[in-house]
Amino acid sequence: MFNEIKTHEITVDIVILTIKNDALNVLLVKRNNEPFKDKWAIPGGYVRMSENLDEAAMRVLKEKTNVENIYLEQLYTFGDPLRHPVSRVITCAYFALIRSEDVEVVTSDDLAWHNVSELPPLAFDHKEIIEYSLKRTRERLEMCPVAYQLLNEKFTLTEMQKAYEMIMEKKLDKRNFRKKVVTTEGLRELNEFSKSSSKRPARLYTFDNIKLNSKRAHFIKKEKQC
Amino acid sequence: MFNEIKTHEITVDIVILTIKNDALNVLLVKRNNEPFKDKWAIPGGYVRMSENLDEAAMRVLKEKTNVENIYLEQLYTFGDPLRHPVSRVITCAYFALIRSEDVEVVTSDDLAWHNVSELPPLAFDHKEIIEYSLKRTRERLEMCPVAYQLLNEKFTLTEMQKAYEMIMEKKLDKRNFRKKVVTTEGLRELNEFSKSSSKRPARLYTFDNIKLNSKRAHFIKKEKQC
DNA sequence: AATTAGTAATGTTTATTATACAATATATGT
DNA sequence: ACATATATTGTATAATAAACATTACTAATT
Repeated sequence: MFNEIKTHEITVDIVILTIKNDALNVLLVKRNNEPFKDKWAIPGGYVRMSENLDEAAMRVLKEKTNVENIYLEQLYTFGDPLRHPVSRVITCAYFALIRSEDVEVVTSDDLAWHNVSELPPLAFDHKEIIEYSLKRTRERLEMCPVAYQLLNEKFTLTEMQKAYEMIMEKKLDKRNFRKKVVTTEGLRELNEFSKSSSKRPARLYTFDNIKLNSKRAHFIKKEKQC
Repeated sequence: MFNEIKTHEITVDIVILTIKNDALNVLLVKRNNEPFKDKWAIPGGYVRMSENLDEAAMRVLKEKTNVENIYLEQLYTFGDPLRHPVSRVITCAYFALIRSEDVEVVTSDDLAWHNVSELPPLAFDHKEIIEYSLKRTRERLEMCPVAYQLLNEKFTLTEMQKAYEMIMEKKLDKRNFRKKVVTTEGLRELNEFSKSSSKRPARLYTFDNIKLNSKRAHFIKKEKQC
């Protein structure tokens, strides 16, 4: 019984989300060991004795993407005895939202972004973990504009709306979206305009430093679900 | 390094909430071993190899209260290296809402209900865990009438309002509360009345079986916070 | 210089929901 | 019958959400 307790292993796994190619993407690594050799998985690692769970998650995140100081939130702890086919591994899952302009990921055959709606077969219960992270991201967006964590520092309202639509998986009305967005605390209008498009340039906006967990207008209408 | 990993221990700890004496109460056990001998703690136990985290939490809950099939939700996983003064124990915290009429707790010097606003000194980080469970309960209440999990099977609207006020820690308007409550899916008016009071009896209501996570009107106005 | 094309920007009306607020009804005990 | 304590009910106003189409601007083309 005592030995039994001692054989649990605990890991952190991180769903790292960003916007790329007009879609939500998740960073996956290809496993080069059994079990699930050659299957894709979300990045993870063992929790070290000296670090807490947040620190372990941040360490793994930095190892993979070289970013720090981004939105990182504990998601859920998955502990099914059969989730790992060999040993008993309990994983504390996190999810991170990062700006594609901040990422320094050297992608390769073993590390790549995948569109969340076109996922390859995944190791362990990682499909479930990713799906839950998308649900949680939607819930967060209902409360506050976390989407700005995915947008570049300067962005147009159209880009912002697209990010919302991607996450919420529904179309939003442009006028109502803009009406709401301008009442959002922290959003600042810049005297700069987008250049890339060959059509009418759009005004750029930025978010002033928002303390997450600070008072915020809630944003996209909450689904009436429980 | 490999040994290091193997020395984590993982437990579940459960914040068990109920309404007693017109207040929210949490079930605490007095520790009879070091560390924190003679301090109060929330019930918990090691996760067994054969069970998942939910099952471990349900087992601990049943051991302490002899109730099953109640509202039980994973809260958060606490893994600070210093939360346990001796070894490295990561705990997956749950919270449970139970009806006082369903409880069969034999309270004693070592097992007792405590008003959440008058907590004794607690072992480990259990104070933080309880506070977080109260926050989560409020969040749940903003989405759906989980408070009925705390109410007896048949209850008056006044009792329901008091439960809400206790959890939300604010006064609610009686007329607005009732207007809202009657639009709540699942609430059923009974042709029975309370007897205990020596004044005008109040109509009793009940909740028809609600699937949690089913479609529900959200209920108490969400605080505009993030 | 005028035209075209593509995206950006904007306002009003209606419906729904939330809030504020006080008088009447009913059972019990005296 | 009267006093008392609690239960029950409605309306007016404010705030928020939702539905909906046209004009403005710039760059590229002719």
